[in-house]
Amino acid sequence: MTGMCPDPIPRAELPLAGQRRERGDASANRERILAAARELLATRGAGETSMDAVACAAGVGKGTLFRRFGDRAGLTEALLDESMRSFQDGFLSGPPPLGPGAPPCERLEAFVDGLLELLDAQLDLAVAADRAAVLGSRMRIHGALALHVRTLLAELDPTIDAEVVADLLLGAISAGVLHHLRRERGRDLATVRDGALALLRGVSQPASA
Amino acid sequence: MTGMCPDPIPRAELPLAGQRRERGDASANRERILAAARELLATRGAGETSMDAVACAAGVGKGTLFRRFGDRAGLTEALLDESMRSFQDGFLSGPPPLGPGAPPCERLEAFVDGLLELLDAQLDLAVAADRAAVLGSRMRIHGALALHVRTLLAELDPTIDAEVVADLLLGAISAGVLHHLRRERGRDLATVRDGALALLRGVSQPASA
DNA sequence: TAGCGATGCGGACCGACAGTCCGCTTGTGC
DNA sequence: GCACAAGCGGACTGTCGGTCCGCATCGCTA
Repeated sequence: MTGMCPDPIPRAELPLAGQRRERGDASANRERILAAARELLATRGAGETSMDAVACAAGVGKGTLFRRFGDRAGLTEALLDESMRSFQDGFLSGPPPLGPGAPPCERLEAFVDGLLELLDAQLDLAVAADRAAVLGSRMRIHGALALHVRTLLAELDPTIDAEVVADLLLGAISAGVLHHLRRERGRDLATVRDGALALLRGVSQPASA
Repeated sequence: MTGMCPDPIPRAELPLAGQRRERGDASANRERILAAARELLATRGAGETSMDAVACAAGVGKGTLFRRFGDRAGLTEALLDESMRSFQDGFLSGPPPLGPGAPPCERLEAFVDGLLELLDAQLDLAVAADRAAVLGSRMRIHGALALHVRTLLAELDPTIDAEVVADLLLGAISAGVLHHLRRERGRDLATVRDGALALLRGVSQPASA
């Protein structure tokens, strides 16, 4: 079932599709931009980092920045891409309990655990990506995650509406909520995880009714 | 327990505190601004409505707009205020099952139900308010809701971390998620409510372990 | 009713920022 | 070494949130 989508997260980059090859200086610049953006995003906060600042810190012109990544959302997306892809590899084809092989219930718990860790490790970035992703577009990453959760939920309990519950669950485990709990409430990650797993109980233990 | 906070949502307005009284023209303008904002927000979408447009549509200058509401977040907050206050009255002192008197489990379900309806009835506005509320500030409304959920959860199951779970739950039942499910996925409100209640099962039925 | 201070108004103005454009530079294949 | 495409940079534009301050209006008092 999960095999049906070998790469549900397409490359997070611009039209570049189907061209000769990337020029040497171009790829160097891309790295510089990504590094600078990551740095700025971590240092200052999310909404405190302008595209100008990124370009400047990377030592390139704004034209280069926008040529590469299209817009703000494209940039943050590209930044998340690497870790997201490896997480995706993990739940699509890695070892259990995250990957195939374990029962859906355990896979779901491992997924929640992994996602929380992923978000927490780059919270500001994740928040920025969330805010930049305009409603109704740029849902590539969310889509891949939701598809997986939906699949597991459906296996777990065919009576619930897996699509709806998957989106609700991902809403609970979102960058914004995690940011609030960690940075403003000062809770530690394990506490949040316990809470999330408690929430999961409702759907992972097929209705006792 | 709920009696300890007769009005956890303070007036959503500016310093105006402790002054003679509001001048007649001022209050008329305030109404005009709120009406215009509500109208524009419903017609065009969330992020498609500039403050200039609101001022213009209301037939007042920008100065008047900002004097009243401080900033964009203040305006959306004021718009949500009325319905939020009545919802709050409902769960603080209204009739069961939403108000005091019913068992926590049922109150929680009624709360989820009511909140979903409230958000759905003014989705664009709620989304706008969410986006405008900068991280770490303007959490007045969220705070009041979270406090209530936290209280109910604590009564329901003292072993869980009520604060964390309350925030997770409110993250799941947020304007953004609801907007996605309703407008992009086309699910109807009842379906979403069923999903939310399914999610609730995990915490409303004290651990079977 | 006239006068007068306080309250509120309006819209010109400002700074910041996302995103575009185009002439120039530089890398690459021949 | 040449030619040309690919890529670069940063000036430029349009928009928007928010501020400021001189002027109008309100409503109280006499």
